[in-house]
Amino acid sequence: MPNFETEPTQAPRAGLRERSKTDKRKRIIEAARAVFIEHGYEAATTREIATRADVSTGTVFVYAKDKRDLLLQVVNDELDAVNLKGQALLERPGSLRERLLPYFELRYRYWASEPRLARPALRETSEFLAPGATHGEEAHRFYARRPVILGHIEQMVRAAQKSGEAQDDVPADQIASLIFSLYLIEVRRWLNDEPPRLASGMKRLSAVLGLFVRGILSPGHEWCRLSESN
Amino acid sequence: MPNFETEPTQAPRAGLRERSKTDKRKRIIEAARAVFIEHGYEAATTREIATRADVSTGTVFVYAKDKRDLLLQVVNDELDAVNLKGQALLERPGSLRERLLPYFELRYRYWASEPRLARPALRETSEFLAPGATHGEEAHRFYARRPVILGHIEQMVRAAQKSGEAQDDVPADQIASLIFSLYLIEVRRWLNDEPPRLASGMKRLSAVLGLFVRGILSPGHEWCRLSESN
DNA sequence: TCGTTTAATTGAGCGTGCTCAAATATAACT
DNA sequence: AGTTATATTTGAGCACGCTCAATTAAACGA
Repeated sequence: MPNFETEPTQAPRAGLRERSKTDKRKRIIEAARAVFIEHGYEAATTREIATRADVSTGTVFVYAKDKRDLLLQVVNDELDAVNLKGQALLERPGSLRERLLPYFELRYRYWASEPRLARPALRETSEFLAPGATHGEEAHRFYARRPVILGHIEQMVRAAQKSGEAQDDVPADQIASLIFSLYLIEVRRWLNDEPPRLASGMKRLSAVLGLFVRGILSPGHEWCRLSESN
Repeated sequence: MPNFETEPTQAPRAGLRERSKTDKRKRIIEAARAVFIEHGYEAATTREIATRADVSTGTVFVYAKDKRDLLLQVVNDELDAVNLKGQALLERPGSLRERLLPYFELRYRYWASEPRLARPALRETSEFLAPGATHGEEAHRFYARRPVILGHIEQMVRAAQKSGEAQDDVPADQIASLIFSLYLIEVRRWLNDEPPRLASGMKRLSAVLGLFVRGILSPGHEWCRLSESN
């Protein structure tokens, strides 16, 4: 879709008329982002989002199924970027801990950057389907990342099994699923802190994963140097 | 507060007028329970609850801070009963698995009995504070059960450590906290099933706990007979 | 029995999220 | 250009959760 500067004709009252659809979509989710952060997700009103995006309330719901969908659109692009960085991290060698923690740290960093978005967004990840209705397109995009993440974790676990660091009598996907569960529980707990501090979050996560991982590490291997008892 | 049948005077038009406050409270939360189950929590309206309880909408919000509080009042009494039964279970001897699984089964049974209440109620347990505001009285009652449950689990773990079944180089409260986390994740996942089947839920829970527990069991002990590979 | 005081109940009304018939802008065709 | 067909936008309006001034009932003191 080409630029719509078709014969400016001195831009008569330069309203929203001549701005393209994609431009409008961008304006709407940017407005949503701003309002969510300013007032918090629950307190934010779709009317204010509409006003800031310079459209009517009706238009907002053309571009997003509902308020929740608006939130998901805001975070989905950013989370995709996080996933991409996570994938890049998979190249690096190292012990299970040296690979898992940086991978999750990426996510912690993102959530910490905007807790006002993180808290309601992670509320969606509560293992439940939607509040009552079917999933919208954007919700699918949100949940579609999960198998990808699980795949990444599984890959790291499998590597640890191959190298002999981890025992291989348990399916890697089961281990991955459990590790991801623990991550979910821990970020949620951590996001209750005000503000969520990266260091304390990672420390707890390491402790919890370390406790679990005792069961799958091979003799002679450990999760963490003994000096720091995480 | 004594009975208010003060001189019936032939009960003139027996409205809600002469019924006592506690009676009204009971009617309201019973109505709430019925409406939540009939339409689901989200779709239920406070107006219908009010009508069924034979009070005005305003009165509903005298007895409950908000809709969510109404839900918590509905489940709180029942969950207290579950906790009591759980406490009784602590007397019984047995391996860690033989004690933990029946304890959690109690909870699974309750949640399974009314998924329409269970799903939104467990949504509250998402490790987060309230949606945005402060906790009401009933919410406190809801969250106050958590340390009790953690105490129960810790007690079982500690017993297993004393008997030599579990290693005692890890603090029992850490183990308990992790076990409880895994329980939370698993019930939530399980409640997505339609309907949630007790057997499948318990099987998964056992598998997950078994996987974790590998790390803390002493040599020579196992979570489960090998025949059934949970 | 009748004020007076205190407590409980009410429902019109507010601000939400969200819908949909109508209005308006754009594209397509002579 | 003019006309029709299609796509987009609009905002009045709906049902909801929840509030609060006003009403009504109960308790108390003569």
